[in-house]
Amino acid sequence: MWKQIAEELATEIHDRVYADVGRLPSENELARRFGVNRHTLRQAVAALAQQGLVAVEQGKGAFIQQEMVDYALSRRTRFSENLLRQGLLPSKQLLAAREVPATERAARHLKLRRGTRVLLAEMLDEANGDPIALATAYYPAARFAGLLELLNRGTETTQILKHFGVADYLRASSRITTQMPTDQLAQLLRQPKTRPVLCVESVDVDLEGVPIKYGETVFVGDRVQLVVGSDA
Amino acid sequence: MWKQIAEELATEIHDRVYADVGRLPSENELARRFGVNRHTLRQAVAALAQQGLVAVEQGKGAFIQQEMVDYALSRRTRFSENLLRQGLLPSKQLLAAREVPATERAARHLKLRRGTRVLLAEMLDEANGDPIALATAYYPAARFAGLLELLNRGTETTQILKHFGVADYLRASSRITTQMPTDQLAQLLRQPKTRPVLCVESVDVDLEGVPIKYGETVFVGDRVQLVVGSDA
DNA sequence: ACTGATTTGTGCGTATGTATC
DNA sequence: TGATACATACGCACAAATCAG
Repeated sequence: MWKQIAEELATEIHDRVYADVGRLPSENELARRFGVNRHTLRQAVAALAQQGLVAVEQGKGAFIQQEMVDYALSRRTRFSENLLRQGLLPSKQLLAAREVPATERAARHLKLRRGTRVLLAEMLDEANGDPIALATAYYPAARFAGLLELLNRGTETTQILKHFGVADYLRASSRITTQMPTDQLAQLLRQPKTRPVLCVESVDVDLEGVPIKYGETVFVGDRVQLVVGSDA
Repeated sequence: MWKQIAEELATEIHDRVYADVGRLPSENELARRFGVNRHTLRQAVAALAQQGLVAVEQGKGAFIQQEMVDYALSRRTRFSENLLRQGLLPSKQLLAAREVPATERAARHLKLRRGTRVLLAEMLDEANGDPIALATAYYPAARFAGLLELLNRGTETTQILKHFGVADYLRASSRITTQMPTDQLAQLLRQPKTRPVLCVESVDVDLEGVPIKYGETVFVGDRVQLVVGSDA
């Protein structure tokens, strides 16, 4: 019962139903609306607080904590710029960096033969310290020998690419799908297993149009909104 | 147990792991891989067949049924063109058409005062007869008086807009999020309640940049892939 | 046209955990 | 606490369809 209510409220928060008021209706109101006892409703709200969706303050109410990150998918998609534009502090954690044979998909998008060596980098992207995405990137090993070393030292991606003679790069294409997270992924992204994630498959190319990076990024569905053509 | 296996296989199918071979590995192989009895695995596969993800044929195997629809989000986003380009037959069902006061969000995106009358049209979009999206569109009532009448007669959207002097229109912006479907929505889209949907909030403008349509579209997450910048 | 290997379909028996009364 | 019913998982065996040689 309370789980259903929590799910429904989570959906409404995600849909920004309470975005303008900034807080949930009172517990009594909500209890009446769902036709349950206030105790039952409190359990639902407690679950939301646990997930970090709301913060309850005694005598005041349950305040919406969700801060939707707008992630712009443009031809010049850059993680840090995207966040700074919204006044969010970007940070990254390098989870893995190693050389592996290319997966079928990575090879196809990088226009390599299957099994060619590629550099794999797995990063946890954060905004104000909260995880927002798990990004897996594949670079052709031949062209970017030594890239992993620089990554380990914490160098900025754009800087690293400049070091390899890539002055600028563009997003050639993005494919967007949705999935339920694996248990492990949900834990990593610090999100409930019952909420979906947004998956983006992307290909970045240099100014000559040669693919330099194939990426698979998984965004926290509840905190991220992908924006295309934000001229508005 | 078998539900977990079904979920995992569904995810893999969605991730196009078996897209090239077109069928699942044999029951014996999968049973070995998951460390379960073949009966248990068969139950998982039966669930997938129930959902329409695979079709099992005796003596042959379990064949992937998923036909991923690539839905291009470009500046000239058109439903029919999008499908025809992939050799799919587009069709639509008009579910609702009425005049209502604008919701807060519709008003904001159409640059109207809150509560202004707008025309609401709800369409079920299909590809080869299978539902792929539920599209809700809002048009300013003042500019498009009589639009609902034309919609009821089954006129093409582009044709209708031409009738109102809109020779061409462009997609100004799209915001992409993900959600779990409500029971009702899942039934309408003929998809399991356990699988997420892709939500797109869009604004179309005429050639002068004036908003003519605000749309909220919900895509079947398992059958649709949104593609941005498909130069590849 | 036949053979043997592979793959799905089916039946029966057994054991276990869970929900209900 | 025990009895009953139900769903689930395992093991084994065999039938039926398919395919390559």
